[in-house]
Amino acid sequence: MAEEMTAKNFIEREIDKDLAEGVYDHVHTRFPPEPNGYLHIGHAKAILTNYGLAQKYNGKFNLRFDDTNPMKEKTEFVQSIIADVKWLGADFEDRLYFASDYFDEMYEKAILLIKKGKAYVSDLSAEEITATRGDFVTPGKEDPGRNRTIEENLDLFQRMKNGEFEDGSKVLRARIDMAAGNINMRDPVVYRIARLTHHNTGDKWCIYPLYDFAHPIEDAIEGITHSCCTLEFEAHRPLYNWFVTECEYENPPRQIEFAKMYLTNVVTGKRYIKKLVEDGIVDGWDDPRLVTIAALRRRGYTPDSIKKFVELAGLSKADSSCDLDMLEYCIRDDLKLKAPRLMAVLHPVKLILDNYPEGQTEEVEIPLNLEVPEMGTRKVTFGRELYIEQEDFMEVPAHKYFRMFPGNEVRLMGAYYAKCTGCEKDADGNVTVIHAEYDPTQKSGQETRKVKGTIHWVSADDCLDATVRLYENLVDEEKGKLNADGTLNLNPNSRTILEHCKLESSLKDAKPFDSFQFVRNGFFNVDCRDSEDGRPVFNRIVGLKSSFKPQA
RNA sequence: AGCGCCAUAGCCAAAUGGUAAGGCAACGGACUCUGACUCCGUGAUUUCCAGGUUCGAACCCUGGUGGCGCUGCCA
Repeated sequence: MAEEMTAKNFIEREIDKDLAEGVYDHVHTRFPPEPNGYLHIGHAKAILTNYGLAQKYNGKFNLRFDDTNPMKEKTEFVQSIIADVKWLGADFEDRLYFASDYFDEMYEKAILLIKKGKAYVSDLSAEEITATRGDFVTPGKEDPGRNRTIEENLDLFQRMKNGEFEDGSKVLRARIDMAAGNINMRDPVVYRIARLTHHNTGDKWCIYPLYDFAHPIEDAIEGITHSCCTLEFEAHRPLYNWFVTECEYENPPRQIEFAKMYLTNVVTGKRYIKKLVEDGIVDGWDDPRLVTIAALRRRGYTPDSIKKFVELAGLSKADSSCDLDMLEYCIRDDLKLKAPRLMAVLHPVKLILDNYPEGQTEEVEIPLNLEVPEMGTRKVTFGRELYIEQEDFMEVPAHKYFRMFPGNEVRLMGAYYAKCTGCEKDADGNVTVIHAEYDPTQKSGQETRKVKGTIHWVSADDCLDATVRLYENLVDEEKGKLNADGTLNLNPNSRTILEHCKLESSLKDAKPFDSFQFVRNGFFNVDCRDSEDGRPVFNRIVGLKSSFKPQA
């Protein structure tokens, strides 16, 4: 019941006002994607914003496919979008709708407009309509069809529907104002002729409504109160209101626009992501370097972390771009209480405890998560030969370095103290083996003296070989996100880096999608898609921050 | 050029006429069987600029400047 007293965002203030003035007595929102691609982090903001508003005001939330243009739409995308919305936790219950299910009502409303003298059939070609629309400073020219009688328009429109005319030969236009400063109001096209098979209605229709006409009707039919969308539809709001009024809907919905979600130096935007996929620069829609919902899920991001991110980023009408740091903070914050901690050595080097009996091993018990004791413990094999992280040894220690170096004693996490006695090197000077002596009197939990450093390790006799996948940013940080011509400046180093690592054997039961914190190496999850030759593949979800900065 | 929207710290973002919240990032420091986490501390004499109204302006007005959107039979 600890209700946080967070400041209301501007949409909530609008809703409060509507409720107070009695414009609406409830709240009903929707997420209306066109099924023409996969959802990404930007859609997550739209989904969670609309869903969140419904929740806050005890209202309802619909998922509706805005499938009025069969040219671009596919059933494949319908399925993935439903899965993504559900995964994010935006519960639309049984309210899954398709705009195409409203085609009959839309057709009736078009007839109503014609009867009111508010719509007419045009014989102009697409080029002619463009040419006569005028531009920012020139008013448009009136369409000859504008003066047709209602009877003529009714007849022509019905014949359009009946398939008597060729694709593109006629359209239905709303009769508004060819001189409007807002170009969207210059007699927009409402229906086009297109003989295309629709994924939902098949070949029933050869005329299809356009967004500006269809969307307000869809909202009105579903009883939507607040139709929240992104800023690029702002100039369409007068049209939205015009249609909802002229189509004579009672208690019509109202549109409110908010700024899109952008991430700095990350490829957002359907068409750019699509291009990366099509050009083969990434492996697919769920390539973990992408920020599609599918990619984030595969990468190991949780729905809670994305929800937190959307809330943290806030809502406004100002164009903005969030630092990726904020998203990463959210997943770290979420996972730190959910993910068990395990030891993994990404860049192994052997450590031999010369005074530990050969052939002997023992088990040590280590908590799975220090902050969540209820998570329990796991048993890890300890022995004479271990692997430790290359960076946890320095032959000549840096300033304030308190890991392993000759003469220094460190804690082997969960086991004993060990004092470094030296190392072996190959001809090139690379450290191949580190030697140390352990102190059997200083077992974890029984120590009588303190030591400054703790390092992680895995047993050379009982560990798992695995592959981990690290990622580098796809986009060049120096040059920014996009060029003026819409091309991408790809980071020349952008790639997936596969590394061989050693994991403690208690990880052998890991299942796809499981997330872990690899001590000091960050959070990883088991990849749901590919495990090469039976060995697990881990994706790095996010790294940890380190305040250790060795000075020269 | 016309219409519309926007401008608060490196990045998000509150404050909506009463004297600039919070988060991320950064930087100090404490703590730590993860150099993680946590905890403490450090930031705007000022809200794009210039005027105006007002006892009082980030908020209202005027004029600039800068950014974004709109001239699909896409959504």
